[in-house]
Amino acid sequence: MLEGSYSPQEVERRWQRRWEELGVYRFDPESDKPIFSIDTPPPTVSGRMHLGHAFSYSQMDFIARYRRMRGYNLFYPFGTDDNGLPTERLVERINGVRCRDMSREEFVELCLRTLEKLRPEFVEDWKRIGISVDWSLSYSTIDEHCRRISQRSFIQLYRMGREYRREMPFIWCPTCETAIAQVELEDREVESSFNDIAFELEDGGRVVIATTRPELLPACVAIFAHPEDERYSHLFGKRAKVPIFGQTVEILPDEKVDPQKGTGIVMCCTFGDVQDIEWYMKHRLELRVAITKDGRMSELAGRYAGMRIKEARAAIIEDLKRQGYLLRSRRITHVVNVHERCGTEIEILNTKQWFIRYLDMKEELLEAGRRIRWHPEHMRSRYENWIHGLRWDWCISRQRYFGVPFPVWYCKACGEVLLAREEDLPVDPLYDSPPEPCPKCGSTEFEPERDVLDTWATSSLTPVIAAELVQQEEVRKRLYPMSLRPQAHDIITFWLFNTVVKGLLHFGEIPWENAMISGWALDPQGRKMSKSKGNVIEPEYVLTKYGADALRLWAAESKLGEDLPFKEKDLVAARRFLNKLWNASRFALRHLEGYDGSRPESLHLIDAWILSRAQRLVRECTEHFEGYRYSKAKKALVSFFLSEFCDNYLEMVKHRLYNPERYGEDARRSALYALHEVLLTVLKLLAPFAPHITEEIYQAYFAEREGERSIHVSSWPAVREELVDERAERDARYVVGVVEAVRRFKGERGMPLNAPLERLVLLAPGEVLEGVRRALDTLEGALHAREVELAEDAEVEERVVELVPEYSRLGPEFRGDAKRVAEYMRTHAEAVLEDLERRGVHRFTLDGRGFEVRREHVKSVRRETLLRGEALQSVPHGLGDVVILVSA
RNA sequence: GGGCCGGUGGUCUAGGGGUUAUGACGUCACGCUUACAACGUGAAGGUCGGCGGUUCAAAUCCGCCCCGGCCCA
Repeated sequence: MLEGSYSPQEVERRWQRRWEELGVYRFDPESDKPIFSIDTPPPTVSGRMHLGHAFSYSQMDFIARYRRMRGYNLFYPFGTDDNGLPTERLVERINGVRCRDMSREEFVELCLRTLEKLRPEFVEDWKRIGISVDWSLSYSTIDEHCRRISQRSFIQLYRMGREYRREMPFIWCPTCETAIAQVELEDREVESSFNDIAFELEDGGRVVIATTRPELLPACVAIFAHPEDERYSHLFGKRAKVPIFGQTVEILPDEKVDPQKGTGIVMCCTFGDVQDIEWYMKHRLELRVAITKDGRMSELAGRYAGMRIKEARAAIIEDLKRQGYLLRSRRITHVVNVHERCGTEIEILNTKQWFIRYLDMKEELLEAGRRIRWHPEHMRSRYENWIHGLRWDWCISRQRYFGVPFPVWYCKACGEVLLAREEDLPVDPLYDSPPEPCPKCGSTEFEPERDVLDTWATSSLTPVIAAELVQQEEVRKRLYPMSLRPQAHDIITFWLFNTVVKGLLHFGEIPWENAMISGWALDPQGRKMSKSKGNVIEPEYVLTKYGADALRLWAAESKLGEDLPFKEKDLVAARRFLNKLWNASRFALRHLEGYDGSRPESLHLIDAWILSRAQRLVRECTEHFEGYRYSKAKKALVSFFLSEFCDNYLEMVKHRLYNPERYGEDARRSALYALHEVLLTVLKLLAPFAPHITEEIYQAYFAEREGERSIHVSSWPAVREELVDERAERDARYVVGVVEAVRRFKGERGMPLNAPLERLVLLAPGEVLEGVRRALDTLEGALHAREVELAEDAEVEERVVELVPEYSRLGPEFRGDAKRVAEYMRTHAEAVLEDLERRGVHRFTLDGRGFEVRREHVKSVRRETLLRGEALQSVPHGLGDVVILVSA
C-alpha cells in the first residue's frame, strides 16, 4: 500500500530507470499493431535543457503516451543535433579555444571529444522530464548513420539536377566567416547615422546622396534615381566622382528607387543589400569588393584597408567632414540583418557556394503545406508566409569545419565534379579519394571540397534518419510518411520547412500527416527568456523543487501553440493536485485492499452517478486527445477529480465504507466497485500528464489485477455505455445539491461541517423522488443528520420568487416580441406557472395580440418554501426542485 | 509596412451567438471533519481593450481603431 506522503524525487527517478530496464517504450518491429510514428525534434547540445524544451517535449509526450495506450505501436526516437556552427561555438566556449588556433583535424577531434563528454548528461535532462521515447532509437546528426544519409541525399539531389555550385553574391557572416542561409537571419534595430554625402559631377555641380554605410563608398559602382524624379532626370547618363576614393560612376534611372527616402538618389555598391545585387545584375555593373571575408576593409579601400568595418565607417565620416563632403548627419535607428547565432551584421559577398534549387517549387511547397494537418490550424499561415517571402535558393555550404562533409571532389585538370559512390558513404574528401579517375579527362589529381553541409541539410532528413534505424525493410516502408512532427513555432521556417523540401524532393510526398506546433515558455512577466535578460528559469530548479509530473502538468496548462508564462503558483497548484491524488488514492486503496472485484447486486445511486460521470469524462478526454487538445482533457480531468470525485463523491461514500454493519455489505461492495473503477479510470486518463505518480499508484494495486507491467502500456479506458445513467446523474445532482445547501447552511451559522443536524426535511420533486429515497443514507451519513425525511406536500407551501424565461426558445419563436413576452412571464410568474402545471400552456394577450407560452419557455423557477408556515432555507434546482432544511 | 495570435474580477485563465461568464492564485470569514491544514466549506470581487454594425439576443459574428506578442519585409 502507499506510504504516508508522496516524494516525487525518489519515485520519479526510480520509475525512469525501471521503464528503461523493462523496455516499456520500445518500438516493436514484429508487432502488427498500427504504427504511430513521431519525428522527434533533435535538440542541439548547448549546455543544458531549456525550460522551453521541457514545455514542448512534455506536450508531444502527452500525445505519444495517449497513442500508446490507445494501442498503437509507438515509433518515438530521440536524436541530438550535434553538427555545425552551434556546436563549434559551444566547444570554443567550453574549452576556451578558437578554432583558428589549431589545425582543422585537431578542432574536429576536440568537437567530437567534447560532445562525447556532454551528451550523456544533456540527454539525462530529457529523461528527467519523463518523456517516453525509445532510447534505443537514438542518433546524433554527426554520427556515421546520419553522415551516410545526409551525403546520400546530397548525391541524389545532385543527380536530380537540384543542386548547383555557383559564384554569386550571397549572405555572409564576417564573424563566423561562412555563408549562411536566409533563414538564419534575424532583424535587429540598431542606432546608426544617416549621412548626406556630396558627389561632385564631372561637368560641375554636385549631387547629394544619403547613406548609412559610407564605408561602402569604395565599392560604389553607380548612382540611381527614379526615372520620373524631376529633380534628377536631367542627370541620367552623366557621371559623378565618388568622394575620397575618386572613381567616377554613372547616374542611372531605375524604378526601384524610392523618391521619398533620403534625398531620393542612392548609390549602388557591390554589395550593400539585396537591391544592389539586383542592380548589379540588371545593369551589368562592375564588381568592386570593399569588404573582406573576415569583416575588414579590402585593398580597394586604400588607406582604410585592414580596418574593421565600423572603424572604417567612423574614419571615413571624419574625413568626409573635414573635406567638406559631409553635409548632414542624423542619428537614426533602423533595422539591419544579423546572423542569428552571433548577432553580427551580415554582409553580402561574392563567393562560390552550393545551393539546392527550390525557388521554382513554391507552388508545390504550398500545396504540401495544405496536405499536412496542422495543430493548431493557423500555424500553416506562418509556413505559407515564409514561402511567399523566399528570395534565395537554399545555400547548403558552410565554410566551417565541424559538420557533414560534402561527398565531392573536383578534378584538378578539368574541374569536373566527382561524387562518392553511395556504397562508400560516409566519406570525407579530405582523407578519402574518389573511387575512380576523372571520367571526363582521366586525371587522378583531385581537389577535395573543404566546405561542410549546413546543419539543416542533415536535420531536414530526420524522418529518414529515424526510419532507417530500423533494420526491417518492410517496417521502414510503414514509417514514412510519419504520423506526427511535433515542434515549436520558432523553427517552422527552418526545420519544418526544410524537411518538407527534402520530403518532396526525395519521395514526392509530405514527410508527416500531422504537425503539432507548440509555443514557448516565457518568463513570469510574459517575456521571452534569454540569458542576456537574466530571466532564464532552469528546468533543473523546477524538477528538483516540484518534480517532473508537476512540470508536465504546468506544460499541459496552455493550449497547443500558445506561449505560457512560467508562474511559480502554477507549479504549486500542480504539486497540490498531485498530493491530493496521492492522498485520495491512499484512502481508496486502503479500503480496496481485499476487495475481490465482484459487482454489487445493486448499484447505489451515488456510485451509479460517479460511474456515469466517469464515462462522460472518458469520452470527453478521448475526443480532446484525438484533436490534440490535451489542455482541455487535463482541465476536465482535474476538475472532475477535485470537485466531483474528491469533494463530493468521497465524502458521500465514507459512511458506507466505514460502517458496513449499519449500511450493509452490498452497499459497501457497491462503493468499492465504483471506487475501483473510477480511480483506475482517473489514473489512466492522467497517465499521459503525470506518468510517474500514476505508475506508482497503479503498481501498488491495479497492475497485478490487470496483468500489465506498466500503466503506460495498459489500455486507454473505453466508454462503458452500460454505466452511462442519465437518471442517476439527475437524481444525484439533486442529492449533491442538498449536500451543498447544508454545507452553506452550516457555514452561515458557524457550525463545523460534522456538527450533527437534528432534522433534515426534503421536498423532493416527483421525478427524483425514487432516486433520493435510495440515497437517504448518504444524506444522513455525509451530513451527520440524525433524521432525514421526505416532507408531505400538504405540510409545505411554495411561493414563486422568480421565473427565468428560456431565451433560447423565446427568441426564435417570438422574434421581435421576445423581450416583451419574457417581461410578461416574469411579472406574471404565479399565473403562468399555475397554468403550465395544470394545462401545460398559458395564453395571454399583449396590445390585443394573443400569445401562448409552454413549459419549454421556462428556464428555471426559484421558489421560497414554507414548512407549516415557516420560511426555510431552500435551494433552486431547476423547475420545482426544493430542499428544505431544519436546523440542529 | 504585411501576415498571424492575443486583450475576460487584483493576477493568470476557460468559454467563441441564448440574458446568472469558467476555473485557479490572491483577499476575507468559518472550520483540524478516522485520505489530505501541503486541507475543507463559504463569501466578496468583472461596463469580457475601445467605437460602430448585424441580430429578438453579442464576451462570442462583421468593420474600424488602440495595446501586447510572434513571424516576415
